[in-house]
Amino acid sequence: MIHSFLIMATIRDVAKLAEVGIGTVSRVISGKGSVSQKTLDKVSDAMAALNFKPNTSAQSLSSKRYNTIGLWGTKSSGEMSRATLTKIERELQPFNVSLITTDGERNSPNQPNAARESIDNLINKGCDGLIIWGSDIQDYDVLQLEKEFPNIVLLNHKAETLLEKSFAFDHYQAGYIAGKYLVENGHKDIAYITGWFDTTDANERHHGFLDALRDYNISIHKNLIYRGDYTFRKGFEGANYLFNQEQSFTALFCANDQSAMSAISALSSKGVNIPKDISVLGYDNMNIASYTNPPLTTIHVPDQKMAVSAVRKLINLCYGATLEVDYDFGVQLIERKSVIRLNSNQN
Amino acid sequence: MIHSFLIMATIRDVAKLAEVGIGTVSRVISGKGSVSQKTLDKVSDAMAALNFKPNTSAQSLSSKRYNTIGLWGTKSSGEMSRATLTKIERELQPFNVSLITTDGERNSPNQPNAARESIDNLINKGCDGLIIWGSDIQDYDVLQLEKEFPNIVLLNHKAETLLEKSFAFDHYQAGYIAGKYLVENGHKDIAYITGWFDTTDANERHHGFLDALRDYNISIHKNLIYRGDYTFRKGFEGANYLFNQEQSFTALFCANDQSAMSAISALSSKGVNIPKDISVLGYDNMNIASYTNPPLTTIHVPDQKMAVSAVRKLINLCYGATLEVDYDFGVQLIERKSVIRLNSNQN
DNA sequence: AATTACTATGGAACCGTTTCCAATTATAAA
DNA sequence: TTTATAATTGGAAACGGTTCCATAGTAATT
Repeated sequence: MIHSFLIMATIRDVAKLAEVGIGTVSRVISGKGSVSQKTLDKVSDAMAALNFKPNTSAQSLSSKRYNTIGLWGTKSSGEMSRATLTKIERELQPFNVSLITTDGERNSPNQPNAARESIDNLINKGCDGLIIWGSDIQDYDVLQLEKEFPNIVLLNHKAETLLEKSFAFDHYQAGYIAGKYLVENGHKDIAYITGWFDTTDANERHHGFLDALRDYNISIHKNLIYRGDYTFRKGFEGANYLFNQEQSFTALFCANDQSAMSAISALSSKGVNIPKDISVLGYDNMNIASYTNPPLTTIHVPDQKMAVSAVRKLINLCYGATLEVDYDFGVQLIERKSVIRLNSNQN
Repeated sequence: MIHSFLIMATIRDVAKLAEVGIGTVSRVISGKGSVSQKTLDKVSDAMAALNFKPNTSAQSLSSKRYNTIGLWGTKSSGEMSRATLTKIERELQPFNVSLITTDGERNSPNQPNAARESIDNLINKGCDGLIIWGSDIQDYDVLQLEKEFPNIVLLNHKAETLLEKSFAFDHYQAGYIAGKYLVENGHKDIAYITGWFDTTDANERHHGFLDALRDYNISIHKNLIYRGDYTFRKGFEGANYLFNQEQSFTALFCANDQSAMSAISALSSKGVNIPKDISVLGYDNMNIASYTNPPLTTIHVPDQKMAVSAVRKLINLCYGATLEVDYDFGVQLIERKSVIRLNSNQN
């Protein structure tokens, strides 16, 4: 098995050795078109003998198929977990397509076309299709893009006129359910560590939560809202900040599990008992959430499920497959041990 | 700015519009060779007018440069964190090269060449170089590969005859230091939740830890060793298992932070006070380790630093750059609050 | 003015596939 | 046996760049 990557056999070498034309070799490579059994054997033998591997650049150049899809997202699209990324790759593998990821740019006053330009760059690297991840792009740009390059799919973003290609979670409703849950469990004095407000997601969740409280006539004291950024650090600092306010509270909603976990740590180390003294509600349902102390009650966000459906749709678009695609990502609140029903004795 | 991705301008279109030869256009694209200012302006204008973007497949085909590097690793190479992956991508970005990741295969009795084959597949997708991640490949295969395809770099694996291309952490020493630290802090009754033993890393750490105990004449009761697998779940279950043994212990070493965190949760919820009753030592130094309750004392594994050095070396190899590369990844134990010195009153 | 040494430039040839069409062979029907 | 139809096959042309060489233009030198 001596071969070098510098001197690779070409389709013509194979053709010569197998004593057939190059068209025939091409046919056996692709498996399309008809080839007699005898010829197929001859060619297969020759390919094996020469350790022939088709050159992908040449294939792409002539066929315009790249066997690659791009994942576009910006820093602020949020962290796509490694697990989700792996899920995507696994969907792609059976089709022999690879994934290129990029850090995209978002529009800014001085660079009003940054998003679109970085998308174009990605496409020009040679992609059959694109996953647009997050809401860091204007609907107008998306629609325009889709006209010129239809093989796209939106992940974590919903465009009303592109529902077939949108895969998003209803963060407003989830936020609402979070608020409702706390209230219905008897909490009136509620604290809140927010996320960072640079995505539509963040804002929807925020308003959903606030609207729920309002609908139940609960108002949240302004000192009990801490502006976080989804990090462990801010969760920790936020909890300490809230703990030091003169307003007391019986429940704390955190915009993600990371903040919730570090908030629990911070509060616990001050001697407060979670959930007896303060209930904590998270958001995301990370793997670790079952293994915190106490196990975290949280909103399940089906990131992987959405991602998988999105890629599948994209595969259907790009390669004419007919994979099953799911558009229904219902909100689910996972009850564990970090939120307690208040005054349960009245029950 | 109306253009379609279906009808893209080619170098010949640009040449025609700018009234120059295609060679000249190629020269302005690459910036190599001499072009007069006047011509350069004409060509630049034409490229802008036609929204010209060079076709990467054609470029690769004719130049044999792919602007892509591959990351090969198997499921059992461990989870490469998203953060590390992002670091790698950021190193690549200035050189305009993208990253392809794959799930590689490892050798097995029925597929004795699986590793090498999956590597070859990756190379054949068009890579200028390769990061070989983890120890899931025999040294013999690595050396052979390197002869045929020299642009490789080993991450988390050390090949003695390929030190220049090896970027690895000394897990044996780190394990040893972990053991030593517990002993020197007065712990004699030590429990241990292991990792999963399918990598060299895991074994080295294991033996380092055990050797340290042995060197200090501490023996670890067999009931106090729980075979884990790095997951939260096993950390949790392991801690409960150990807690139920009749042998008591004052310190617990966990082969990674995830197990350590869930072990702490499990023990805490049984009413044991960490670290007063039981000290817990982790391994990895995840981001969250500062924000657990108590903050986790752990071994810092410089994953990102190693990854960055590895890519840089690879960039140097592939593209003749001269980036600075670091080979020194010293073991560091981060003291936080989860390990206590025993009998500190005697101090 | 003639010679020399660069700088600029055009374009054929090539990279390794796919695609398409014409040509050949095999098979079935008449 | 002849004819119609379908299955195979070969290879030129095309995909869109880079490379290289021959040629033309320019400036400096003698």
